[in-house]
Amino acid sequence: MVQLCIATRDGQFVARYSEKGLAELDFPPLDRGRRGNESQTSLPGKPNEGSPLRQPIPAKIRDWHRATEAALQSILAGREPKKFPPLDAAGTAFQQSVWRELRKIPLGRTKSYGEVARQIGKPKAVRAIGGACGANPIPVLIPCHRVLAAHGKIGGFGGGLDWKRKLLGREGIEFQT
DNA sequence: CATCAAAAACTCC
DNA sequence: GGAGTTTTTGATG
Repeated sequence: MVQLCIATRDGQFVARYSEKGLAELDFPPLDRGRRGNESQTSLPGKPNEGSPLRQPIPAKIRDWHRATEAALQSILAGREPKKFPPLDAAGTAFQQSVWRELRKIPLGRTKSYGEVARQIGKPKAVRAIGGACGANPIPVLIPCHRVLAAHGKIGGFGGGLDWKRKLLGREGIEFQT
């Protein structure tokens, strides 16, 4: 499992890769009220030079990482990425089907928990859908933030509602309070 | 290991 | 406001 960082204007994300693809993506801490990063400033230049970080990054992971970084930056800027890295999100069969469904939501569009529930053939599992979304290890690329509660209500968000509001705003999506 | 109980990013009446 | 559904997770025997 390899871990790499992605610096964006919204902070530093952390991406983790398995042998099969991107496995996890973490939000940087979002402290509201303050603009931009603060103590996050890792020294630019060569990362991890001199630190006990063994095992060089395989070439294929560097490729994936480039794709991840570009895709992430695109979405944060409100543009549909042209390319995605292979995803290797681990989860139950139910969760995988939910995540598959989420990836079909185009940027700038939304879907309700109820709609997702119907589309995976379990119309009454709306509540469980919420759970699956919360378990999503790769936010942003798997657009769990594009799932709203019924009537365009914001619903909840694992990484903090501020992130959800921000992401939706970047995509030009309107929602209720 | 099999079971049970509780909680959850929901919906609908 | 409250009950109904499904899935996951952690405790219990």
